[in-house]
Amino acid sequence: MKVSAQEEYGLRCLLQLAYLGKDEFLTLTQIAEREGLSVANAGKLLWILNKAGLVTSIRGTKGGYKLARPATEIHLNEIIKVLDEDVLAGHCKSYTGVLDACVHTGNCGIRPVIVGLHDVVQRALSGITLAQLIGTEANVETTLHWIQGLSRPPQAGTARKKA
Amino acid sequence: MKVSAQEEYGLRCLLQLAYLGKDEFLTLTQIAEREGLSVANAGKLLWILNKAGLVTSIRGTKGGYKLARPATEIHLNEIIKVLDEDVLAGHCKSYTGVLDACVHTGNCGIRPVIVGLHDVVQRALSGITLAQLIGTEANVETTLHWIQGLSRPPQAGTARKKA
DNA sequence: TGTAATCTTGACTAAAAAGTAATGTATCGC
DNA sequence: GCGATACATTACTTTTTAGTCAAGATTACA
Repeated sequence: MKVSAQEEYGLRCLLQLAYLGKDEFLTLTQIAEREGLSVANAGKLLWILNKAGLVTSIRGTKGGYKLARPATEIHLNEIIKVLDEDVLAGHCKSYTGVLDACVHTGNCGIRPVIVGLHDVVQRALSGITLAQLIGTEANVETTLHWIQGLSRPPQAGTARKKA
Repeated sequence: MKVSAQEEYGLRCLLQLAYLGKDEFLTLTQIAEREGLSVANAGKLLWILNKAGLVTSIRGTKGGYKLARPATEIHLNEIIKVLDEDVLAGHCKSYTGVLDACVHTGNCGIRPVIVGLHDVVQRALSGITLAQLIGTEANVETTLHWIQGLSRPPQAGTARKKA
């Protein structure tokens, strides 16, 4: 259960665009530089994001990328879904061992876990917008108040004034 | 954000062992057959699980594997952690782009999301034991009542007698 | 004691994901 | 129009993950 490179970097590129003012753009080169990526790699990521309608691109001199919608209206679940190619749909089709279909097809004890887990993650991500990730790490942490209360705040329960 | 092959198959092998009665064993060949895996692949997975202390092995004729503890005392978060090699710890170290360290080291807007997400998943998994995954898919689904209420039951909110 | 069954382990191979390169297309400014 | 700049797209290479193979070690039982 890990966040893939594509998810991580794609999200980071979007966040760079979220920092822009209205009518501002960033070129691929600028995005790549700010995220420590190669221009080629950033290009591929932005292409995916563009195809999915999350960013708008302008070609030619003076061109660049910006968000297709305000950062307050882009939720992380949508972003992850795009960068992930709907992983849940392919799960049972992928993990078939040496056979053509999973032996548990139709009656699988762990499928409810996979589905439920995916749902939990989606739910947490759908409560967060790109706009909420702008700012310092400490501020973002506070803003998220630990993802809709699904996760505990660091101090709850063990809170002490000075430890 | 996807469940890897190692997590999926490892969990499935453990679940096979959870079905055993006391003092029963399964050989690699049996496990492989029941899960549609090659014997070699099952061997590697069980080796990992054995190293981690989740299963006990007996060598020689009449040998095989069984759970090291009762299925009621093995929680999924422990299993996933073993099959995953603690993915959270390596996250920021892995995704550094073309640089030696992530440009956001020390102040990262998305790190709280990664950490929070991991925590949400861990929390959901820690509420489920192997024993709860025994039975038909429908029964398991009911038993989990959608992972500690973190996820909605299928009928809640839209429930109707006949639709 | 010997042999067949079974787990153990590390090296090897194959498949998938990640990342790069190269070629093409659009736009701007002269 | 022409060249410079920047996005678009596909093919290719590298790296990581997944999976296989083969030789070794342990045990039961005749």
